[in-house]
Amino acid sequence: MIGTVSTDILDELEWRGLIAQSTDREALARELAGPDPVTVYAGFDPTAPSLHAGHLVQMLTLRRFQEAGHRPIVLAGGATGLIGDPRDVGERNLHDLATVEQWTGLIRGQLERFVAFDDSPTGALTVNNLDWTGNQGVLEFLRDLGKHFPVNTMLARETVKRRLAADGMSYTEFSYLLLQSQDYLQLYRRHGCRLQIGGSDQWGNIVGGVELVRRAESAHVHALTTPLVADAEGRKFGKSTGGGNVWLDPERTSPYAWYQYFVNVADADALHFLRLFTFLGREEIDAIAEDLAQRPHLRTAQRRLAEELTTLVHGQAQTDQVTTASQALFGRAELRELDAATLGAALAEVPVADMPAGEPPTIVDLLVSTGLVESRGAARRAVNEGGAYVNNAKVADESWTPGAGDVLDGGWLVLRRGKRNLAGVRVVS
RNA sequence: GGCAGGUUGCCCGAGUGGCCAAAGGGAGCGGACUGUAAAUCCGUCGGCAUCGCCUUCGAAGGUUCGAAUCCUUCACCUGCCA
Repeated sequence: MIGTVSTDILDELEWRGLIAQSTDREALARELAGPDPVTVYAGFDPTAPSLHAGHLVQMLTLRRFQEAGHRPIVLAGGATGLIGDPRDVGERNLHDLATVEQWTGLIRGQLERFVAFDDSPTGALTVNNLDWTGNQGVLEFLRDLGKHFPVNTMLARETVKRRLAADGMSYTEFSYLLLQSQDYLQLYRRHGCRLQIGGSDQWGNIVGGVELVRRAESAHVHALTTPLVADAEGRKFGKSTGGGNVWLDPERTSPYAWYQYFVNVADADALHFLRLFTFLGREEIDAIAEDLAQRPHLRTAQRRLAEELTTLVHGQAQTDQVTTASQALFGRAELRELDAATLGAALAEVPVADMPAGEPPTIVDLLVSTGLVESRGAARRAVNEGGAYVNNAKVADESWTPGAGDVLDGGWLVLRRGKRNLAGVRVVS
């Protein structure tokens, strides 16, 4: 089903800003332009029960390769996830086996949504590196694998140097390179994999694999990294309000919240993100850029970005729902003019609390019960700061309670904190 | 196993017996300005409540009128030594 063949996949990636580093670019280009599909892999470690928005870059890059006529392998790091890739902030705490196993299953399910599986030469594969690492003996590991890794090279890696200069690191994490390198070798042997992609922070691990394949098999395979995605202010991409991750799992980040995250992207990031995260072509993105320049207030780029990504991750039906809801809640229309069905559908996308008809709670109670704020103190603060609204009207008195005239069609109150945090309150009798 | 250092609020980080709910910075949040943007400015930033109270500085005990600060034990991290 994924079809159109582009012979200029590297040019395409370059234009999109998806290439940070690569091994011999000319040689790679020749292979990619050859008659046979190139098998390309990217690995994802289960460090949480869900992938987040940042993982999308690699996933979608795999898909771009598939659309260009190559074969993607999606690797779930059931083994590497047990060890932990060294990072600058310090030694990781290990997760127990059962947890990692569970997370591996969860992210594997998510990964399989982004590439096409079929019997064709470009049909995707999924693998779990625990399959070849789980039963590996320590002597085999040390003799067959370890011999290929000069420690002085390993010590020269940037992350290792920084860690050793700071608080040191365990042998466990130091060994991570060997595992990921072995993955590449295994995939080369099993599936003829000749290209590994990853974020630019993975460069060392990837070329470790390239080197291993060269030593063990006398074969030249390739490495390609994508830039780490940050916004215009250098914040790591996918970290949203409160610093939390924006998750693919709809139980963790609702499709509405997902959509809103992208709708709120800064102008300076919107076009960049459209190139990175969507499959829109140059002409279309150019047109959007023109619109952004001429009529920035319409936020066409952000809306398009949010729509594309919501459809990609959650499907068209969800996109329809959340765009309709967003229009109703953020549109210029008076809330009172919305009919009960429209209002109810829109509020279904945001947190909702019930309010007994009898004794009306105060604005503070309502803010707390809908979860718009985390405590009564925060609710008071919001009211006193002028950040609390009912039906788009500011409420400045902590003791304010809703009256019959405040109830909209369908028995709803629309609560808002700040500019864009909405919740519904349903009056129940 | 020995010796030494460390563990502070979302993050970084000051604080070595009362003036500490705990400096400072960042992030976050709210307002103004706008376009559900950026920048800027202002405010805010443990919980509950009317002064005030409660919980918090790795965990548990202890000393003291009073402890993030002192003592003991434990856990984890790190360095050096074996």
